Amino acid sequence: MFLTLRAEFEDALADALTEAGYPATDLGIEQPPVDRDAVLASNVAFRLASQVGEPPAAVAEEIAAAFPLADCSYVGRVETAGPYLNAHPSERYFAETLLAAGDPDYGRRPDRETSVVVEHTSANPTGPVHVGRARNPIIGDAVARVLAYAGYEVDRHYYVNDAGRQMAVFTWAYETFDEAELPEPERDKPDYELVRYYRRGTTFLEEGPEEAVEAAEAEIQSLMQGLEEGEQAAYDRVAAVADSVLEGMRQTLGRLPAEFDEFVRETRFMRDGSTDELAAQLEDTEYAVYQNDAWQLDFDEWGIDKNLVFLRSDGTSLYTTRDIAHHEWKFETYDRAVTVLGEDHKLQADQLRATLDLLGRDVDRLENVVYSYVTLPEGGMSTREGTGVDLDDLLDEAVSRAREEVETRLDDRTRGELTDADVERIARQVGIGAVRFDIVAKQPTKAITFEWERALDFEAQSAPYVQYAHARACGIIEQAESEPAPEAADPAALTSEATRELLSTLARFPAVVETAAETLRPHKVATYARECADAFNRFYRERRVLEADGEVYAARLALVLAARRTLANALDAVGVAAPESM
RNA sequence: GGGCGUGUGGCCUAGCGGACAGGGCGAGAGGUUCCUAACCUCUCGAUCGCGGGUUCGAAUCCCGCCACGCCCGCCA
Repeated sequence: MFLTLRAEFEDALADALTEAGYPATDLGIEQPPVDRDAVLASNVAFRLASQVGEPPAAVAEEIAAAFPLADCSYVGRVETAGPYLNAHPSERYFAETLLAAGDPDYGRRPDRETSVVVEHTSANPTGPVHVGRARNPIIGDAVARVLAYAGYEVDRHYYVNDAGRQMAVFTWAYETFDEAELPEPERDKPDYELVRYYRRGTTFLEEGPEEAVEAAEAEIQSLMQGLEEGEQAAYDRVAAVADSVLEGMRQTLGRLPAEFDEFVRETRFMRDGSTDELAAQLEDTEYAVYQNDAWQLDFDEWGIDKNLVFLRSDGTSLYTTRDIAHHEWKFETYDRAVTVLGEDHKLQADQLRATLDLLGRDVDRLENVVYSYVTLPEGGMSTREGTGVDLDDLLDEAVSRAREEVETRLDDRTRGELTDADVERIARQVGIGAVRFDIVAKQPTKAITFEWERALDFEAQSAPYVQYAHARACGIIEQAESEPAPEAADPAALTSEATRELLSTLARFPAVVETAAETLRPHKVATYARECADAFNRFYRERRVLEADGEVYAARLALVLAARRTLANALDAVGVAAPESM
C-alpha cells in the first residue's frame, strides 16, 4: 500500500509543481522523522526557494495550495511544516493496509518472470563449517529468500571446488594415512571424521621428511594432472572424499537452514570441455598476452593492474579459468547471477567480471554481495589448522541456552501446555534464529569479532524479540472468540497513536522487500522486522484487544492478524522461524 | 607501495544529502488484580576517526590524512 501511496504522491506533487509554475524535477521525497505522523514528505521547497529567491516555507505553502488532493485516494491531507511538505494518509490507505496485511502472502511481490541464481557458501569441502565462514550461508540464504519474496525465480547453488590442489592433497591424505594414527573425531559426522586426514596430510607436507614429502607431492601432482586430463579414476578418487565431507557440511548448513537446489562441481566444466573452449576463445582476444610461457589477460582497460593467468605454462587451467566457464554457463541458464563471496575474493571477482565483459557478456546481470569474515578475538579461523568455533557447536550452544530460557518460563505461562517436543522445537527455532538474525541484521561489509555472549543475546533487537511479538499476536488470535475478519474491520475504530503507527509500519513491508531485493541487502528486512516488533509491542501494552467490544474489538483483532502476518513473513524473508508460542 | 572495504555515546548497531543522529547493551528509576514482563515508560550517555572543501543544508558527496581489515600467486 505504501508503494501505491508513494507513486500517487509523486504524481500529485509533480502536478502541483507544474501548476505552481515550478519545474517538476527532483521531488525531494523522503520519509519524515518518526515523531511525525506523516507517511511521506518532500523537501523540494528548499531547492526551489534558492532558485526563486523566496523563503522555503512560502514556497512550500504555494505548492500545498496547488496540490491536487481531489485526485488522490491514499493521500488524505497535505500540510506544510515550515519548509517541509507532509503527506498524511487517508482512511482508505489504512483500510486497504489492514486488508492487504492480513493475507498470508503479504509482502510477496508479483512474479517478475526473471530467473536468478544465487551462489553462496561454496566453501572447499575440507572439513566442518566453522563460524568464520558462517556469514556466507546465512547472508546467501537470506538474499535468495528476499529475492524470492520480491518475485524472482530463484535457484541456490553451491559451487564445489573439487578440482584444486587442496582436494588433491586431501584425497592423497585420505588414501595414505591409517585411521588408527588419527585422533578421535569431534563428532560422529563424515566432515569431522575426514578432516582429520586433511589436517594430518597438511602437517605431514609441512613437517615430514624431505624425501617422503617429495614422493607425496609427486602423487598429488599426478592426481591433479589426472583431473585435468579427464581421467575417470581421478574424479572418482576425489569425489569419494569430497562427497562425504560435503554431506557433513550439508547437514550442518541445513540446520540454519540453508539448502541448495544444486551442488555445481568445478570438474563439470573441465569434463564437458567448456574450460578448454573458453581458454581457446580467450587466447584469440585482443587482451590476451603470452608472457613467461603462460597465457594471461591484460585488464588495463578495466583499471585492474593485475594480469590474470588463465593457462599455466604447462597448459593446464586455473581455478579462475574454470570459474569463468562456470559463469558463462550461468549466463546461458539464468537471467541474473548473484554471488555471495568473502572480501578476499574481490580481486578475482573483478577479474571475472572484466573477462565476461571482454567476451561481450552483459555484466550488469552479474552482481556480488561481499562480506568480511567473522574472526575470533585472537585472530582468524582455519579449517586446516583446526582453529575456530564449529558452526555445529555454536548452534548447539544457542539451542541449549534457548531451552533453558523456555524451561524457566514454563511456570509463568498462562496459555496452553507445552509438550517436551514443543519445548525442543521452540528452543531450536529461538536459538538458531538468534544466531542467524544476529548475522543477517548487520551490514555484511562490517567486520565481526565472534563473542559467545553477543552472539547469543536473546533480548531486545534479537530474533527472539521479534519472535516473541509474533507469538503474542498468535496468542491473542488463538484466544479470541471469533476469527479475525479484515474485510469487515473498520480502521476508523483504531484511533490511538500506537495503533495508527503500527498500521503505518505494516504498510511499508512490501516496499522494504522491494528495496532489500533491489540492493541485495537483506539486513533491511531484519531492521524492519525489529521496527514492526517495536510497534506491535507498544500497541500491545497500550491497547487491550480481547477486552474491547464491537467495532473496536473487530478492528484491533484484524490489526493483530495483520501484524502477525507481517512479522511472520518478515522473519521468513530472512530465514528465521516464527513460533506461534514460546 | 597500490587497490578495495570499515571507522557513529563505554560496547554493539541503524541512518548514507534534508526536520533536534534512531535503537539496543550497560547504569539508574518506574510499570503486571489485565491478551505470555524474551515486554513497556522515563533518565544517564555522541567533537558521527581527524582536517579541508562543495551545498541554502553534510554522519551522508569530494580531496587529503590517520587507524583497522582484506587483496595484490602459473593457490583456491
